[in-house]
Amino acid sequence: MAENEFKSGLFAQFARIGKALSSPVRLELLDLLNRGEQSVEALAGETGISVANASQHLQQLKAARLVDTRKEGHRVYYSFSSPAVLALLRALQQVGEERLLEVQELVEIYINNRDTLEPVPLEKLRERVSKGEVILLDVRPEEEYRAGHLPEAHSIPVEQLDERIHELPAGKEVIAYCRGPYCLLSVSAVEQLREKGFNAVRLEEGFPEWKAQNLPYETARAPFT
Amino acid sequence: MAENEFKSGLFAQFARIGKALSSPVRLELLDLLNRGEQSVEALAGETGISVANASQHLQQLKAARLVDTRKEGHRVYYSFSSPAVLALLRALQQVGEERLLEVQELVEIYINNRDTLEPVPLEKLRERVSKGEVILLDVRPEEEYRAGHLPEAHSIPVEQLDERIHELPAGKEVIAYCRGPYCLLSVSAVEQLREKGFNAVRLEEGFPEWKAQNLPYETARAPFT
DNA sequence: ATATTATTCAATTGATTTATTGAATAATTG
DNA sequence: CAATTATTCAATAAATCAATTGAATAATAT
Repeated sequence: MAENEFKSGLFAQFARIGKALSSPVRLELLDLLNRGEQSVEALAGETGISVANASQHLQQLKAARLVDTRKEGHRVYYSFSSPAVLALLRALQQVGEERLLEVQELVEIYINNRDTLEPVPLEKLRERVSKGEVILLDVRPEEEYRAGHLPEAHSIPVEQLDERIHELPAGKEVIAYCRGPYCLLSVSAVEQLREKGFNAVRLEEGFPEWKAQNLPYETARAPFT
Repeated sequence: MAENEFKSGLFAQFARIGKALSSPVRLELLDLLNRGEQSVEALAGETGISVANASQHLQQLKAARLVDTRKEGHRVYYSFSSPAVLALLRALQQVGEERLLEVQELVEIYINNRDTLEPVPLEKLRERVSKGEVILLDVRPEEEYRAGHLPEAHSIPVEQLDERIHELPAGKEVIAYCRGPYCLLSVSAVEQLREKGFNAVRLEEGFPEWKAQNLPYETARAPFT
């Protein structure tokens, strides 16, 4: 029967992608690629696994066509092959968050949802920011801010927040964001801000989400170039 | 570092779901569940694997919380645990279709895209149907039609199409649908209809897609109950 | 109670997968 | 050309996974 051949062929192919998503290490690598393309060494460093091991996992992701490579000098840069990959990861996280108790517990413990901004249409947020009602604060490392950030966002990397907190106009509401729902940088930032008396909330969406929705964003040139 | 614990915990959880999606057999089982809840035996029969094997795979899907069970008599019925699972499967297929050459080839060979209706907003389709511009034809088995079908759709299961083709008003455009983009019932129906001189196209979306979008649908009682 | 039926469990076998190690490759620099 | 660097490849051992078989369970019917 033709239908069976077709279906079993399809399922075999889709299972390739499923298999790529079946390892925690590979999911972590994909998560890191959210920040943009990265070299094998950098990815290995950030995940704490050996370079050889990272290389092999990345090759599996490539075999499933979830990532692409670009060679420059003697460095290989990996990146998402398509926005659809991001959508797939998001769907995976969606199911996990909805169905896996363990995920809900982790989120409860580490993110403590009270501090999170209720899902707000991102366009609406932009309006409030441009009216000056709130300060939008990007707490990722400056390098990532420079590569792209939400319109009118200010940059204070979370490690510098303590010393630079005076730069923020006192009394104004602050909305902090970083790399998305599972990034803890903004959680820590909100904590620090509240300690200092600021009215601060965390934006669940991060820059990757913003970009994925094709909303306009700003970039800043690196200083002195 | 707290962030690492959190992240590695999350990835381990998400990987559970990825693992569930890493087997062709399990993907086929999930695909069958698109038609509604089914017993272990029925699923084993349709996939052609042993009952014990099906049971084990289904239990893995359940462990990943992708499906739920309901016990009735001495039969266990499995079904999707949430619409988010359908969305996840669709995201997986989306990436596969976009990125895997092998999938594109299979679709090309078996579905032959020329016959497919260009993606049309489903609401718009409904308008054309209710104006009587086209006949909407459900070619799934009658049982599935009865459980739910697109508004104003007529039912002629594909196996009966040859003998019942005279029921269709000659000269009118026919849009055939079944269970979705990878279901071949409507492909075969369109082929038969064209042979008989009908202007027929295939709707890529099927009833599961329609339902997933929360569009209204009709049900028919079984005859004589 | 006994028999029947649908499902699950347990044990086995063979095949895959993972992380590690050390060597091989390929691009760059001195 | 030799040395350096980033990545990949190959071989290994431990862990995990898939399908099969036959027995165990649990719900129903006789």
